[in-house]
Amino acid sequence: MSTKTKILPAKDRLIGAAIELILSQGYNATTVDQICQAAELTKGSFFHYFKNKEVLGIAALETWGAYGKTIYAEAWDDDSDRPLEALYRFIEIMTELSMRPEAPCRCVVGTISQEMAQTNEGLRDACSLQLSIWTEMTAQLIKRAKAHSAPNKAFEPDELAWFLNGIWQGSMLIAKTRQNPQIIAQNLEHARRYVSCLFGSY
Amino acid sequence: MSTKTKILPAKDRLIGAAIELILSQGYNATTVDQICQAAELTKGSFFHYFKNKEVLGIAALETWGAYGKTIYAEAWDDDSDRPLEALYRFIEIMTELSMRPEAPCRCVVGTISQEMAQTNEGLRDACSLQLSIWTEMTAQLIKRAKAHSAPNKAFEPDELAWFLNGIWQGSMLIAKTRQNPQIIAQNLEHARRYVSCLFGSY
Amino acid sequence: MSTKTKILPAKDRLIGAAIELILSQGYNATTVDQICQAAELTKGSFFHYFKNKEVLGIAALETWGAYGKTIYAEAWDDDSDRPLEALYRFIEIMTELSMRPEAPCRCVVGTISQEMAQTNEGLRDACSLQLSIWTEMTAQLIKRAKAHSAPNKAFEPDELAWFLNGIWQGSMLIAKTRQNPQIIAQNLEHARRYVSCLFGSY
Amino acid sequence: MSTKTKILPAKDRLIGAAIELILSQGYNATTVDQICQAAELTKGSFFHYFKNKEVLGIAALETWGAYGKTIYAEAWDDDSDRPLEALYRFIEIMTELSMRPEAPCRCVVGTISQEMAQTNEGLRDACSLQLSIWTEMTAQLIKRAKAHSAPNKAFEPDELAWFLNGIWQGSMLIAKTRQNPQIIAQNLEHARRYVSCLFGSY
DNA sequence: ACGTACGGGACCCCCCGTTAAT
DNA sequence: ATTAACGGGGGGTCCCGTACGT
Repeated sequence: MSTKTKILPAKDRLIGAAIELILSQGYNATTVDQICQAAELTKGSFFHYFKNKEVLGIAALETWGAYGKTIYAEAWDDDSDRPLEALYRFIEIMTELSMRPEAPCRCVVGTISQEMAQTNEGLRDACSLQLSIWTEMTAQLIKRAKAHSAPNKAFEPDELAWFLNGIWQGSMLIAKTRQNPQIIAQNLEHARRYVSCLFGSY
Repeated sequence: MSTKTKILPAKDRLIGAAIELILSQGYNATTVDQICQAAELTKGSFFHYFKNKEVLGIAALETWGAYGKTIYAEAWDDDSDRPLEALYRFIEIMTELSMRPEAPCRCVVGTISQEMAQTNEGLRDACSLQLSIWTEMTAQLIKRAKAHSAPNKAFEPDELAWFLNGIWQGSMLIAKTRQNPQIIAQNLEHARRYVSCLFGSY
Repeated sequence: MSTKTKILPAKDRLIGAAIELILSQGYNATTVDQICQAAELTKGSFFHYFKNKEVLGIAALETWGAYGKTIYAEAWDDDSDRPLEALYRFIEIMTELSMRPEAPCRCVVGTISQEMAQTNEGLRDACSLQLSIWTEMTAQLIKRAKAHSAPNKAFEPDELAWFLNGIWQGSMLIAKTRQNPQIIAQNLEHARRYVSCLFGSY
Repeated sequence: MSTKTKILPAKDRLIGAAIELILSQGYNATTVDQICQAAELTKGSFFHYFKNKEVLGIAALETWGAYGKTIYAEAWDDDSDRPLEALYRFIEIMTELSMRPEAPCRCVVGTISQEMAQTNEGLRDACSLQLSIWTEMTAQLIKRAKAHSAPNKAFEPDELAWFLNGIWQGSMLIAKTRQNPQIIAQNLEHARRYVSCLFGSY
C-alpha cells in the first residue's frame, strides 16, 4: 500500500498518500496540503482529480476496500471442499495483519466512519457500503462452511459476519487508543473460539 | 445526561453540552463556540474553566466514565451470591442502552478515541484510562462469576472483558455508520452466547 | 442570441455562452470553466481562441454591440423623411425589449462596465467604445430629427443621446435589483415625454 | 466618509474601509484581506464583527444609505413653503457631488447592485431597500412640490422619483466607464429641464 | 465569574492559465 | 484544433486562544 513511486499516475498517488495519512492521523487531521505534499503534487492538481476532499475520501474508501479484497482473497475466494478451514484461515489473516510490526493495524473505513458518519452523508454511505461488502463476503464464506460442516448450534451466517466485523473494528479502535496491537490478536482468538463453539469443535 | 437546566454550575453545563455535541457530531466537528452557545455562556467563561479544548475533552471523558459507572452499577457492584447472573445482566444493560429510541447508542470514549488517539496524547491517555476502568470493572465481575460458577472452558477474565469491550465499541461504530442500532443488540446476543459457551450453559 | 447549436464554430459558441452567462450571473461570477461547459468545449480550446478571459470579454462586448445594431437598425438606419418618428420608434424598441417575458432586459456593456471599468483597462475601453457607438448612432438619429422637425427648445443631439443612454442603463440596473422590469418601460415613457417636450409636441 | 482615524471603533473602521474599497474597485475585487489591512485589523477580527463578507456588504449599504440621508437632508427634509425650490436644490446637490474633484462620483448601492443582484439574495434585497428609500424620500419631496406648485402636466411623483434615480445611477455608470464625471452633471441638467417642463416653468 | 474585542493561523475550495500530447 | 494534466496563487471562512475589562 505504500508504493508511491512517482511512476504511478497522479490520481493514484493522491489516493495512496491520503490513505497513509488518514491511517496515521485520522481524516480531519489530514489536510489537502499534506496529501498533495506527500503525493508531490500541487493543490491545483488535487482539485483537478477530486471535486473536494469528500470525493477523495470516498475514493480512498473504495481503494481500501479493493485492497482488502486482495488480502482476504485467500479465504473469501476459497472454493475448496474445506470451507470451514477457509473461515479459520480468514480469522488467521486478520490476526497476521494485526501483528505486522511495520504497519499498525488500522482501517480507513473504521477511521472515517467514526469521525465523519454523523456529519457527512457521502462518506457515511461509502463507509456503510464497504462494511456491507466485507460482511457479505464473509457471510458467504460462513454460509459455505455451514453447508459443508453441519454446525453444532443454530446461527445466521449474516449475523456471525457482522459479529466478526464488530470485534474487528472494535479491537482496532482499542489497539489504537492503547497503542498496543496485541489486543487485536487476543480478541480474534476469542472470536475463533466462538466460531469453534458454534461449529461444535470446541 | 441532558439535564442542563441553568441551575447547574457553569462548568457542569459546559461539560454536559460538550458531551451531547461530541456524541452527535464528533470531537473535531464540535467547536468551542458551539459548546458555549449550548451552555449559554461565552468563550470567556469557557477558558476560565478549561485551559483549552483538550482539557475540556478530558473532563468530558471523566464525566462520561462516571456516568457509565452509575449505569453499570447494578451489575458491576453486584455482591450477591449469583455473580454469573450479574454478568448476564451486564450484557442486558448494554442491550437496553442500545435499544433506547430517544438517544442513539454512542460513546464519548469511542468517539474521541478514534478521532484523536493518534494525534493528541492527553486525550488518548484519558480514553485509554476510561477503557481500562471499564474493562477492569467488568473483569472483576467475570472473575467473581468464574470463581462461583466453575466454567466449562479455560479463559482469562481480563481477556474476556476486553473482548466484550471490543464488541461493544465495534458495534456502536457499525451502528452509527449504518444508522441502525439493531446491530448492537444482535452482536451483544452473540457475545452472550459466547459467555454461555465458556461457562458451559450453552 | 441563444442559438448555440453545435453547428456554429467553436469561437462563436464560446462567445455566445459567455454572453448568456454574463447576462445572468455577471462577469466575475462567470468562470472560464462554466463558459467551456456551456459551449461544450474544454479549457484547452478556450485558450486557443482567446489569450485570456479579458480578451473573451472584449469579444463578447463587440458581439453584443453588433447584436444591438441589428436590433436598433429599424430606427438608427431609418432614412425616411420622418426621422422624428424614427426617434420615437427607437424608444419604442427599447420599451419592447424591456417587456419581453422570456429574456430579462440586461446589457453586457452595462454589466461589465460596472464590475470591471475600474480594475481592467481593456474591458473599460471596450465598454467605453460600445457606449460611444450607441450614443453616436442615436445622436445621428436625433440630429436628423432636429434638422427635419424644428424643435421647440435648444438642445445638443449628443447630450440628449447620452441622456437616453443614461436612463437606459440606469433603468436596467434598477430593474435587475428590484427584479421587476416594469420600471424600464416606465422610465422610457418619461424619456419619451422629455423628447416630446423638447420637440414641442408635449 | 474617509475619516478612518483609528479612534473609530473597529466595526466602523471595517465598514468605512469596505465602502472606500468597493467604490474604487467594486465588490468582488475587494477582498476581506484588503479591508482588514485598510482598517488595520486582522481577519480574525473581521469575522468577529461580520458573519461573512455578505453581511459586511449589507452593513456597508446601510451606512451608505445613512450617509446619503445627511447629504440630501437639505432637500429631503425641507419643510419650507417653497418645496419646488427644494426639488431643484436636490438635483443641484447631486450635481455638486458629481463635480467634486477629490472623490469620483460613485455609489455603493449601484456598484453592488450591478455586480451581485443576480447572484446574492441578501445583497440584492439590501440594495433594493436603499433604492426604495432614496426614491421614497424623493417622491415625498416631489409630492410636496406638486401640491404647492400646481404642475403643468400630469405625472406621478413616484414615477418621477424613479426616473431621477435611473438617470442618477445610469449617469454614474457611464461616468465611471468613460472616466469622465462631466456626463453626470450634463444628464442631471436635462433631468432638471424635464422637471421644469412638467412644472410648466420651461 | 463572566463578557467582549481581537489576534493569528490554516483549511478547503476555486480559478485562471500553461504545457505536452494527440 | 482539441484535450487532459497540472501549476500557482489566493479568497472566504472558521476556529482556538488571549487580553483586558467589569
